[in-house]
Amino acid sequence: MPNAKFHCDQHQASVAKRERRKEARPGELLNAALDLFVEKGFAATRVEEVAARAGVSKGTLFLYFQSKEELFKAVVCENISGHLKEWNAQFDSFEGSTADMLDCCLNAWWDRVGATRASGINKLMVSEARNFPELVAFYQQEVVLPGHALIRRVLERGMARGEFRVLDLDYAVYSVLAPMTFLIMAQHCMGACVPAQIALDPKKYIAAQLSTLLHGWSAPTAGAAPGEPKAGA
Amino acid sequence: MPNAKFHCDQHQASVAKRERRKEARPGELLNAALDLFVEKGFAATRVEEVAARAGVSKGTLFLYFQSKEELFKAVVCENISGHLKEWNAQFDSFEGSTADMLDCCLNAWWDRVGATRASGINKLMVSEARNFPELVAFYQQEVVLPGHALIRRVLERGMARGEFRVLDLDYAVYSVLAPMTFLIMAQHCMGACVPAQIALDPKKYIAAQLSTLLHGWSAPTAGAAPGEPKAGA
Amino acid sequence: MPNAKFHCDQHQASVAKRERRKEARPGELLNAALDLFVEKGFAATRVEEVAARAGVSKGTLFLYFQSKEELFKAVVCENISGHLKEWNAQFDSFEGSTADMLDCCLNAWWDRVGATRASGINKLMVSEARNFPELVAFYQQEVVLPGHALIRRVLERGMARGEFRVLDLDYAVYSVLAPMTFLIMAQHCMGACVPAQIALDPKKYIAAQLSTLLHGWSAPTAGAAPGEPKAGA
Amino acid sequence: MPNAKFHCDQHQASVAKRERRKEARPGELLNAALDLFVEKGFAATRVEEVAARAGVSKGTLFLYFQSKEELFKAVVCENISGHLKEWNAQFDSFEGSTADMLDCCLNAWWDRVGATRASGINKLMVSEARNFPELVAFYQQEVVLPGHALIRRVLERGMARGEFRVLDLDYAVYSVLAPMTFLIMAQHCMGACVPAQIALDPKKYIAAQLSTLLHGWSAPTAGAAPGEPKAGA
DNA sequence: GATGAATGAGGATTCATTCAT
DNA sequence: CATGAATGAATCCTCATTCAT
Repeated sequence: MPNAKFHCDQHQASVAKRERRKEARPGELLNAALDLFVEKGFAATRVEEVAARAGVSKGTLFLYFQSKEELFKAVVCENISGHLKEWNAQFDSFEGSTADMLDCCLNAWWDRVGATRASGINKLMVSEARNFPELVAFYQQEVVLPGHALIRRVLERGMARGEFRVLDLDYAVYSVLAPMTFLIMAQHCMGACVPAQIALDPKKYIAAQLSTLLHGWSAPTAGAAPGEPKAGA
Repeated sequence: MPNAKFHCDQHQASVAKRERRKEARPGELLNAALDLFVEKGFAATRVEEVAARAGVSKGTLFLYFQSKEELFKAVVCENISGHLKEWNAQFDSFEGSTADMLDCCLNAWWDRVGATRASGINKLMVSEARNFPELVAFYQQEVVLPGHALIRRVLERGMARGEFRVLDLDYAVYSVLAPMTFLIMAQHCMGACVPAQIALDPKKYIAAQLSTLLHGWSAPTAGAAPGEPKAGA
Repeated sequence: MPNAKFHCDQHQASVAKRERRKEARPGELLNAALDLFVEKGFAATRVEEVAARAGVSKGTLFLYFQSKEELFKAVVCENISGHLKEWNAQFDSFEGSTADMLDCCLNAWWDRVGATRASGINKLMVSEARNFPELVAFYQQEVVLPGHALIRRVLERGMARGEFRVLDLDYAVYSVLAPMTFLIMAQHCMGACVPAQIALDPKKYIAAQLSTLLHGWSAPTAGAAPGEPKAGA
Repeated sequence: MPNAKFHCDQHQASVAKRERRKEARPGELLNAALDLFVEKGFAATRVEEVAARAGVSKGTLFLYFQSKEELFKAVVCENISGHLKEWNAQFDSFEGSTADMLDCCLNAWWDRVGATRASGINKLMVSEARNFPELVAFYQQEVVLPGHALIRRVLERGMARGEFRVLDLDYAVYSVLAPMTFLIMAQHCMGACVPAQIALDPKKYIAAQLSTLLHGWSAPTAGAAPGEPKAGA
């Protein structure tokens, strides 16, 4: 819940309308901005359009964000998932097979990040990388590196438990990241893509990629094929 | 008539015309434009900068391209690889294992597309998808679908020859595409990314991904692990 | 009706009303506005800044003043000195030399106008003359012309008493006004001027100018030089 | 001739029209800007208005000046008179009385600076002092200090030759500066001032002030009154 | 009254595009 | 052909003013 604070003020029903709106403004603007920046890119998005989509006037936007660029930075910062720590913690007590672990991991990621508007940040980091290098560095620190570490940890567990063969982790992590990144990119081109692309069912796609990876990583002595992750549990 | 003209340009382009253009202004402008569009995006790129990088004046650019948008379309059209047909032809007479085939395929693609400036088009199609839907459709027709078909053909060969287990091809093609796309995206963020990312050696990355995929796809009855592709030759 | 309302405000302002205002918001706002208008000019001053300096909110300012322009007019009207009548009355009963009279006059003016924030109005009338012609006309009526008349009266007394030589009063009044105006302008540039300027000691400056003028105006038959004004008393 | 370079391109008749205009643009813009800045102040002047008065479009202005502020600085720098050095040189060989010298000095100043549009810079330095402190410092260095030095030099000559009594030069220079500054300020309020003010004839005003000063400064032993400056030659 | 959130007209600045030379 | 000066529509941002609370 990256922007949790913007969702929970529905409950404070006793607050005056104007007040409640004021509280909600930044969140509404950030949501509108995220959608538009992802859709059209930073430069091609007009602040007036962002304001309009948030249901306010141009001037109001500048009441909450000093400039278009600050808005952009806020959009990125606000939508960066804090799930990594949470997931790291959950994995400490995970008891099942590492295949299951990976399955859980990817599906949870999809449900809470990939399938949400927050996934647009990923596209944004690719599109605007050269225009906002310091934001990319920030994203790298906050999301990419922790993400790498988490995946690495899972793979190490698999190797330690003899479930996976010996892998070059520096490259193996990309075997997980690449399909997920690709999925997000594909999703965010939907509005512009041919029907054929729509056929890409995220859950089935994830399952398929996972299956291939687990096959590919299974320890050679593991007799039978690793099969579907759930089956191995 | 979104992509009508693109087909014409592509197919009618006689060799003579191409030769003339290559050594003249338009080529330099297209190269400069490609670099800048990839680096900064369409909206954030100024035509004056393109002209300057090509060593001509702003006015000259409009002598060759009706508008910034036409320039963008030309950039995409001119940099779309025509390798697919060529490769399709080569594969008709390929004699080695399918693992080798895939290895050849990916490395050839990297050398002739991925490692060249033309790979930027891929990033461009992701970044600008929503702003130029008809261009994406064109790219889909000209590059993505043929690419899918080519990969599919390779995988089908592997299955037909008993080298690969039975795969759901609709998803298996993405197992090849995703890592390659990811690699391109990563390369194009270099200018803005942390040193850690620089460690990504393309050739090793490709080999690693391929190894995992081949392991993952190897026919279950294939006794031993499929091993490195080269070993199968 | 450029200055109709200004006269009313000025003359109808009962003491009671003034007292009430002084201790209330409007007075603080007028003070803050005067300072800022003098410092930055009308256009470059933001009403929000005025309100903030007066310790109230932006909205409150508009409770007391219909618009920024009305605020400006009020600032000018409220800070126009009513000393002229007072001084005119005092001079009816003045007994000393005219040199003393002028000395008194200039020093009193400096103490009660020149050295106070009200002197900023003078700068304002110069800076904003072309933007607020009707205000300048009002100022002309209320301050400049009475000021001219007062000085003229003093000079005429000097001539009548044989203390001064025959002067062209139309120009002689400026010999008094110019140095005083210059002093005010210099003071109001202090915040931006070089240290050298700071050396300008107002009292000494006034004495020096006065000395030169009295020398220059002394009746030719007056034997000795007129000397310092105090000495002549 | 502060903006000499902008007046002399009329002679290069052989140059193409576009070229000539290009050369003339900055000068036309600077002239228009000077007029408007003096009239309305920096903040209240719209760049579009400056451009319109110079007969060009908004965009053209930004072809020659990076920003409104740069335009302002250029206006000030271009209109700062370089007469001081010239006059300093002339005075080395001046043979007449110091009274004549001062008379020459002030009238020359009026003809070449005071009566020209360049005099507006003086008003500008007063009005905008607090908004452009660094420009004021520059003006101080380039104009005020050299001006002080020049006047000082004249007064010292008068004292050395026994024409003037012993003066406190630190304050005496202001006796010259103040009336001239006042004259400029008065002239620049004309557009907004009452008819009475118009009666101020610059040449007569200068003569009158000069007369008073010379009387005031004449050496006490000089028997008769110093008389009109011309008479002393 | 007092507040400050909201507005939107206005102004500085940019940049694709035109066109005279 | 090539140029680059000129244009003005488009866009970011400011700020005087309003008004619901």
